[in-house]
Amino acid sequence: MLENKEYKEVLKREGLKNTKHRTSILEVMEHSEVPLTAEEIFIRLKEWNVAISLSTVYRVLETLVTKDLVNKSSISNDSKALFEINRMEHKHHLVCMGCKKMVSVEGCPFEEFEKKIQGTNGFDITGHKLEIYGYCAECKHGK
Amino acid sequence: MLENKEYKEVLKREGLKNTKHRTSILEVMEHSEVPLTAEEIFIRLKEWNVAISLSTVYRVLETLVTKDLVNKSSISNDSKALFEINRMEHKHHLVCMGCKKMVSVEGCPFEEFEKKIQGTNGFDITGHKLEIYGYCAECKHGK
DNA sequence: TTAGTTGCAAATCGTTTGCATCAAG
DNA sequence: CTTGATGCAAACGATTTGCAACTAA
Repeated sequence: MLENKEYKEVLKREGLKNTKHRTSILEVMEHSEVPLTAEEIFIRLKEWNVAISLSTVYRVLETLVTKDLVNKSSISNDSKALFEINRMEHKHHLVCMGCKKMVSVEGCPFEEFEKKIQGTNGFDITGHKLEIYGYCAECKHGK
Repeated sequence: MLENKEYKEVLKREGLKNTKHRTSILEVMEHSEVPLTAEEIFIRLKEWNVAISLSTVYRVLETLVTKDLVNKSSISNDSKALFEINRMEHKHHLVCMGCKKMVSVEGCPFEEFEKKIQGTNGFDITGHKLEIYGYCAECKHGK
């Protein structure tokens, strides 16, 4: 499962050593539709029989974030950070308040709105984050 | 500075005892334009000569959040939680990535967008959160 | 009186770091 | 070889909790 050539180049391009840990972590994220916590990545690596320590997961993720290969975020009122591979596509998520499941949603209503407030207060806008909360089909019925 | 009658009723309505700590915390939040951390609230209380412990601040805030009198949130990649009094008005903020200053912004482009994805994936949407990132006038120049 | 509230210190949780070892270039 | 990457355990910062003392109702 774990043998990807393209990551070797990505890492080299960024001046990072090509280690199994790094490519494996990138693969785990590549295979996930939704952002993952460091611990979830750690667990998936174990399932793939990749021996690694949790602190290395954190260190690799931090490195990848500074290289802009990975995005770090979090959902409100949850203490754990989330990481997702930077696919360079602009996406938002529906977050279920019951099970914390996240679902991608197409589209973004901001291109214009952002321009509208661009310049307001002298602010130089670089980006935004949108989270939509609610209850997924399963959790809705449980309520 | 600290003597508000209306909070006594708010607390009673929610079945909470009326204590000086609770009304004081509500007042601190009432007087702030932007969300505050528990520690910032703690410090302002000290400035107002209200003796309180930090753990009580956390406990009171948690209680107020469950009663929906206060909203808890956080800005991305920052480990501290933010609290603001629930003014029942729908607002979003510009967050400066330099100094973390927050500025309120008028308007919200979502009423329609939210309806558009309402029902998608069986999701029952209850709300959303939008943060707009950038650099404020001062930090922009420092860059 | 009594159920809910508080202070204090210790515990917890996610994350980071120091240091000695190891491996990619 | 040399620099960067890793594991481990200890440190960290924000938040939570156990418990005994207190106080609003």
